[in-house]
Amino acid sequence: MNIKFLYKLLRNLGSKTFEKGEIIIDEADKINNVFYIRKGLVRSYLINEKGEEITFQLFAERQIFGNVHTILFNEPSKFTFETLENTKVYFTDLKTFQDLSTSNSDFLKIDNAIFGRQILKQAFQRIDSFVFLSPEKRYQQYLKDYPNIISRVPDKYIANVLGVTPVSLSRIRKRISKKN
Amino acid sequence: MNIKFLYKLLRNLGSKTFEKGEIIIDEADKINNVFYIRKGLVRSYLINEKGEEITFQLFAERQIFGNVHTILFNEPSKFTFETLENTKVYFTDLKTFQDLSTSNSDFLKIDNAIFGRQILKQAFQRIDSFVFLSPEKRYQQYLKDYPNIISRVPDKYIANVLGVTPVSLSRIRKRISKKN
DNA sequence: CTCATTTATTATCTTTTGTTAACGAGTATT
DNA sequence: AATACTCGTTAACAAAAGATAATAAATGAG
Repeated sequence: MNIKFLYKLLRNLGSKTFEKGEIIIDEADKINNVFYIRKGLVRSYLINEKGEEITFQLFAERQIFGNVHTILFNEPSKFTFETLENTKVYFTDLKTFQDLSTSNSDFLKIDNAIFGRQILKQAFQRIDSFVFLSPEKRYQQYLKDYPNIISRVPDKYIANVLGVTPVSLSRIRKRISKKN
Repeated sequence: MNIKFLYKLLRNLGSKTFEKGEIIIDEADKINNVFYIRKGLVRSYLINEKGEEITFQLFAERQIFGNVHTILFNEPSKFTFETLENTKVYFTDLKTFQDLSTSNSDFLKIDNAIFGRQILKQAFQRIDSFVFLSPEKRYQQYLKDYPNIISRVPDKYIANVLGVTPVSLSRIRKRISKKN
């Protein structure tokens, strides 16, 4: 990859720092930005019909996130993205990204590489874990895949991400610790 | 979208017909093709450590599928793709697709539109269904989203896709029918 | 059509999960 | 320091799911 394009990419990136507890993208926002987490922790969640907050995903250092509903479908965001720690992100918006991509095939590669790949890879891994793994195994895989996240967030968020209740996750943890 | 590009796209598409029960992509193949189902039914599956076939996904008319592991990561396919009916597909490979995309921004749009979008959309919908829905609701949503599939495949495949056992799916069906 | 195979259902039993509520530990607030 | 909150754990019970096996229904092959 050409160094010139790296510079061009960097010139087109913004950076921003959020305090713990700030909202980066609110539900119903139509924000096209693509974010890269330099430092910090972000969770996406929604409020279900019972009024409960359900955490959909957690993002930490070196992860990319964005409002998929707007980026892909031009619809308002289904999730709220909130920082759980003071967080520094780099960001650009999809338009810039695409302009760079179309004018330059190296950028297309970056686009595909960063964008499609990481997000699709995570998505497929996650579906895998639901189809092939029991909740217990799923938790253990999450521990392995995201060791930098689990110790920094409440278990109830993890429970949501794994598709189980917090009470059930607590029991899973107990079962696992008994085995060791 | 320009009609010229449509012609160009069509010239770069192959078409092929498979008998019921044929393998389109075998596990460990490194096939880059992107397939569009004109008519028929395809399932992807793998054989787990217990020797059981686990169905990962089902595809029918107007759906796109491909070997994500090779396309995105240049790794051998994790799944086998097998036809469950006589099936006609259109296909191209990613290289052709990307050549078209880079030389022409309309193609890029098609690329993004067809490729990223449909696959990512399906992936996210599916994760949603695991995080937010009970197995019973998940089954009902699958019925709604893929009415053209359920009546054409054995329930045990659907069970795998939904992440439950065939026995459990049978009970779910009974519970639902009792309520009506 | 008949027989063999596959698939779906049902039953039984065990395990896990959901739900709700209670409790205690730890934080935060005032 | 006292109070209120949040969070994780535990308990108790009901509901659901997994495992296994038996049976019924459907499908396919000859």
